[in-house]
Amino acid sequence: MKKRVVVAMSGGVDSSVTAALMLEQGYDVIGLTMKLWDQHDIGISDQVMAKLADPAADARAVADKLGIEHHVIDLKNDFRKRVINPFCQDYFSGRTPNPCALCNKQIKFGLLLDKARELGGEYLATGHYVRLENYGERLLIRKADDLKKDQSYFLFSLNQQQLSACLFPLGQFNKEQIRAKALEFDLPVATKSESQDICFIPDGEYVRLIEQEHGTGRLSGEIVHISGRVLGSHQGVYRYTIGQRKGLGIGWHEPLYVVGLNVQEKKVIVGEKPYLNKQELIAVDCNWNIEPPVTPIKAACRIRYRHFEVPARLEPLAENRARVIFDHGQDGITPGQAAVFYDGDLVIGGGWIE
RNA sequence: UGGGGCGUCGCCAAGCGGUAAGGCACCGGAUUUUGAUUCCGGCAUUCCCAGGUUCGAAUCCUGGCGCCCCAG
Repeated sequence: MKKRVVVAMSGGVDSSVTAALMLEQGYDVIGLTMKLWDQHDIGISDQVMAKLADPAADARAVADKLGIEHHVIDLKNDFRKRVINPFCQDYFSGRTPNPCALCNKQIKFGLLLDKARELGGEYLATGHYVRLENYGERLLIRKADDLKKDQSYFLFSLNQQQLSACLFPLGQFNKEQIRAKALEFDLPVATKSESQDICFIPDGEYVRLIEQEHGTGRLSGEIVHISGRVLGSHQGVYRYTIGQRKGLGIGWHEPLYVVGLNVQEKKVIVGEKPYLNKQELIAVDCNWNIEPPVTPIKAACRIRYRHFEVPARLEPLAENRARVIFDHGQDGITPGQAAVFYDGDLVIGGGWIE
């Protein structure tokens, strides 16, 4: 009896090849595509929609090609509640959300995984570029062999139970190989371009969504230099993120970066690059993939996607929090982003920057 | 309306008679399963205005105009 695996299919190249690989490896494969949002709910114009691929249709085409069963699951309401709303709330509270990491924890490896089990799946396979490895009693996420595509950062919050149901067949390949396989398998999406941007903001205009959600017009205020001098004005604190340089519109003798956001006073605080540098951070809601440490440990910490982790000392704190003290101060530590802890190529834990 | 200083791209700023540096901002592109960062490219036929001297002026002269400072 073949083992059944449900593949999360987004209609993209990666997840399509994932399905094909699972089939090739002898599994009984079922494709499952999530419906996450509604065009009108989040205000996407017809014009933008017309240019978008239809995930369900593309996934269905691939499933048909592979001759596998395919289902669509409607998770709009949950996605709204657990990802989009927190996303907006974060911006209103001066934080910069990381919806992809949240979605993985709550939706993909939460509700979608539940559905996969319902469909009789022993495993849920996804097209993430990561590897999963056994270390003693535990399963640990390991970086993809192709570091350019590595997505381990986004999966730090998965617990052992979730990981035990996961298969990540793409982790040992690079993107070129996956593209080649897509052609080999003659998948209808083989030449589709990379997806990017936040999936529920296909036009990249996240400000539009935020303002639409807030509904009280723009919240303009002052742009203030860290010395206290007022340098300009802005159209809403939520338009900025720590470390941001572009869009300030201020001519200065050197580049200015956003170094702080004060929601109460509606102020965007800017300063020269050195002011971006901070020695430590507090991570909350930490998830440990290793046995949670009770005393300080050395580890490497990544504070945003696409940056290499840097050496730090982790001090466990009460209430699932941890203090991260970097050996060398880091620029642009941003509340709302994830701080992910590594030991070499292994993800040992992580939390959310406070 | 006595004295001194200054007016070069949206901002800052080189240049001091030989045919407009640079930084910031802005725009475009590359990179990117979040927001950023980063990288590459573009960006003053023109130097407050009007005359003049020169083969040649943003650079010298004259006169305006506009700022700033010190006196009064």
